[in-house]
Amino acid sequence: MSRRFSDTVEDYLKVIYKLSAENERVGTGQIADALAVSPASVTDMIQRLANEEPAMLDYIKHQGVALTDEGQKVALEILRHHRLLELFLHEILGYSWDQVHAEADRLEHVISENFEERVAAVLGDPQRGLHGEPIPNRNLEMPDHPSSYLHDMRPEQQGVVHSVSDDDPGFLRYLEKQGLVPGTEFRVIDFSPYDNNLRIQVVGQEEEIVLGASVTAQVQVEIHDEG
Amino acid sequence: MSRRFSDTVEDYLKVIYKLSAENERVGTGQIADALAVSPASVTDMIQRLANEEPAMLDYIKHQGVALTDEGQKVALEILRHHRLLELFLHEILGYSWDQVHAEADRLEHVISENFEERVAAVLGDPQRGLHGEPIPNRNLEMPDHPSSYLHDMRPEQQGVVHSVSDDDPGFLRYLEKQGLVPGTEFRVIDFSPYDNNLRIQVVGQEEEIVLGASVTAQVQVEIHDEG
DNA sequence: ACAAAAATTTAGATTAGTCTAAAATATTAT
DNA sequence: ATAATATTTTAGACTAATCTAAATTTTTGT
Repeated sequence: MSRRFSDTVEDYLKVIYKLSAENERVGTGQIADALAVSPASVTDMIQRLANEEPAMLDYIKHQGVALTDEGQKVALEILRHHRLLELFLHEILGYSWDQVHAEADRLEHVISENFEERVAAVLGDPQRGLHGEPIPNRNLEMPDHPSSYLHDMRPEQQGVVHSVSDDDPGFLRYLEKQGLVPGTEFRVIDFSPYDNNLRIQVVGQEEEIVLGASVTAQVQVEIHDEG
Repeated sequence: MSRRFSDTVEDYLKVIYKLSAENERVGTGQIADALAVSPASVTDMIQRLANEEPAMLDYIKHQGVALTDEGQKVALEILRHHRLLELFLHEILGYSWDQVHAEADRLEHVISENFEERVAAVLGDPQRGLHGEPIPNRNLEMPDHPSSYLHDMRPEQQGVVHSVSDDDPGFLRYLEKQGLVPGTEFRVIDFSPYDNNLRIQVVGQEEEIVLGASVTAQVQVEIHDEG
């Protein structure tokens, strides 16, 4: 029965949730970049969201914001919508994995609880999205998931691709061509400290591939225990 | 490649399209009632839409508006979205016919051309909606359809239910219980001029049913040739 | 430690969509 | 035909979300 928020407010809360994975508190500038609005607009909005009753954000002037429990609930609801919709668009309507994001980004704000439940049922209550992301369950609890990035792995380490960023169609088509989809196992061969390039070998593929930091920073991995 | 309009503008154009079926020009007050906004707001909006380039409306002060070809295109696009979505929600997600309208009313504004095409394909390019309404084709041409209402039929006439209003769940559940779904054949038994009640008999049903004007005015019919 | 740079906030303005109240115009009824 | 009624338009104001430019605060570098 959660109150209804504007698409804009939902977008702010979603973005703050995602940025919270990196830092405890999220800065005005980070939010402005992520939403492509001016920092002044962000200051305005986060003050409103912090002064609402109930507050969506915990705000300390000049020190950024953190989601309250209420704010996180809204963010997770939208994230659940987004990830269920991406899967739905792929499974039921035949969208390719690079096309689903933009459509889901608009639909996520308008579907009802009823729609959400029916889609979840049709898809068999999935726990992972099209790009490997964990899907919050119907009680808005986020399943456990690895928090490591390919970017931070070093030679000799092995792992499996867990999930990848979903918002850049070109990036997704590139990954697919390289065979780097969620579930893919690989081993790191080489690391180049100057440009942060990684050379990796995908299990079952002859050719090794070299990936720049702009790619490896967008790929979350589960690192296999050593030895 | 049609430009993007706000949900609000799309709603105005859709409502004006529907009201145009009754009268050539549509009045400010009619639109205000249909959208549940004040007449002053309507005046404001229709002046904007008439002064845009290209104009969506043909507006004569104190004499109401008519859609331009451009405006009609937008209205038909939204109507196509709405009717395809209603069918989709029923066929693919299992919504009942009284639940689809509210959901479609929000989704119709945000789905892409791509979504529209895929849904149409999944449904086999339907020409009629869940409630019998004609669906504009992909070139936004409205199929021929009868324009008579059950309300205007008289004893001895026979006909078939063509389509029914989709926006009131209670009304739709009532119709379903009476067996009055699109395709149902019936004969008018009696007309009561004082309250405009009609007594009709559905083909294959023993019991006759009496319907008030608030029902019969919401049921479009194809009247069978006499004799 | 303090000046320079970076980030954030404030101030003031804009646009879309809405409202109420008052004024203007049309319609209807006698 | 004209007064009464109904409808429409204008005027002025509000809210949400945004902007730019200026002011303030924090961080960084030497």
